[in-house]
Amino acid sequence: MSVRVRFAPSPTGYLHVGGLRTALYNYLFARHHGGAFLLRIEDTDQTRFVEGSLQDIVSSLAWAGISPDEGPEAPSDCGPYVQSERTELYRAYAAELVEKGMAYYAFDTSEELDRMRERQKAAGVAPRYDRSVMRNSFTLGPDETSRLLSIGEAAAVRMKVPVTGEVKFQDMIRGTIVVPCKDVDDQILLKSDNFPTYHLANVVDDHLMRISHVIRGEEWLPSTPKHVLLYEGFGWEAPRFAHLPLLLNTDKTKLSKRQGDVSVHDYVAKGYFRDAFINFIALLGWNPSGEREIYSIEELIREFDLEHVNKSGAVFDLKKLDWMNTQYLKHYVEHDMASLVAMAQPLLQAKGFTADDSYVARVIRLVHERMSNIHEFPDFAAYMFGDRVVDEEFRTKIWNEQSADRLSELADVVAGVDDASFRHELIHDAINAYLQSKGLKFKDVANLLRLALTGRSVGAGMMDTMEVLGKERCVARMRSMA
RNA sequence: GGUCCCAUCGACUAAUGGUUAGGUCACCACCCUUUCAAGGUGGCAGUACGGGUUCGAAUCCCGUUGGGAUCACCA
Repeated sequence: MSVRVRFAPSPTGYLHVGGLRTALYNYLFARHHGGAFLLRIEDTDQTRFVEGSLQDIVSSLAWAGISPDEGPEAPSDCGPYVQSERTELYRAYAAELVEKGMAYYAFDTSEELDRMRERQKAAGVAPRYDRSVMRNSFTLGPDETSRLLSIGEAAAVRMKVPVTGEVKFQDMIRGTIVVPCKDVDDQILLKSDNFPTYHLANVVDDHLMRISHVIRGEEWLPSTPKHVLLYEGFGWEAPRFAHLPLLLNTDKTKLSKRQGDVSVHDYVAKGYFRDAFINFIALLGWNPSGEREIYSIEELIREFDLEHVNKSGAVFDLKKLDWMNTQYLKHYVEHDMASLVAMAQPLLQAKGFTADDSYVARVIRLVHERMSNIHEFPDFAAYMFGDRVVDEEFRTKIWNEQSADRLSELADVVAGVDDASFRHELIHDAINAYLQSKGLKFKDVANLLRLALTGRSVGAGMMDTMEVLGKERCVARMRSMA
């Protein structure tokens, strides 16, 4: 059987990192097995539709490099891939279930259902559809049911769950799961607006789209027995299930907004590298058993398997993400400076700085070890592009009576270095000769130089900074402060 | 509350019956040093608890406790 998996989000908001990880695992699993990865949009609840969310899902996935083999934008023979375009199908299958006696019509209003739940709550029993007292095919009888249907009375189709017995299925991550039928609700399959609920649409589509493995978040575990019952009802072979551990907030609750950023585009906007982010979330809940931390997407595809997916939830820890981003930043400085420059240019322009690519590259190389994210670059290295802004606190701390004279002399020394060889070594030699004649150590003037040249107390090594800054600017900045 | 899932350092995890319980992030110390980083070295820190099974348990079983998810004409 060929591997076919799907990521099936609802267009009810932005793609969040938990969703991205689910998509990633599906994608890695498909690629690892040479199978297909589909994107299906589950938009059967019109009331929750959010404008723009489909675009956000598609663009976030594209940013992550997760490209669907089939989906709304890559149609194939199993389409359409948007559920609202498949409603006829669900109605037909719902009708089939009613015919088979595995589903029935229910005419209850939402007020009646609310009252039922209130009664149950008061009686201290679990809220569940009570087939024997509500208005449905069973209590009304076949004649009244067809009469109500014929006059267009709003009706929902409910699943007829066996009263006894149990539902048993295998989860690839959690093993055998058994739930007594009496604890499974008579789930609505088709709403009275004739749209399917998730449960019906999901099962029908997974079957029709020949999905081999359902890899989804753990929050779906409690409703899986309903799906298993549905497959049995239709006489279909169920796919294999794999329920992923949840991504958690620091307080161990399901990752949510209000405790930090959760949408993928938040992290894109913050400047995290795609590969670093993928690497990070891939390792949240899965580990191939080594001591390695850094994996390229190709390596993830090669190594990925469901056997090494953890059972327990994983806290989304930004600190480790930052560390990982730092690792990738270093890697790019060594192997792909062009991409960094391409990322940095628009950020610089936003600050009003202009510089050619080769200069930007030199500055990135100069300061990168002091950053974990390329978005820090324009602020961190602002003095390399525009005028330096003097940190007055720093100045007050290090300035003394001799500073002006010393700076003036140092400026002369630097001005004396040959233009054509204004390099780290030469600058170092010139300054050192001066210091020796004065009986000083570099330590004695390091802060003064740093203040004059960068205006700040922290930055890259002075010689390297001077080399990149260039003789003219160095001398000018020193003289202007002397 | 019912049902289901889960349980190794603060966080991410390795160890699938035999290890001084390993690695990474964070934290601390030291080294390097021209500030800050980066890098290097070292350190702190964990099998939730109680019973079994076994020569031997983080690992298997039972219970307890704790945490989470879910209980809509939402997905």
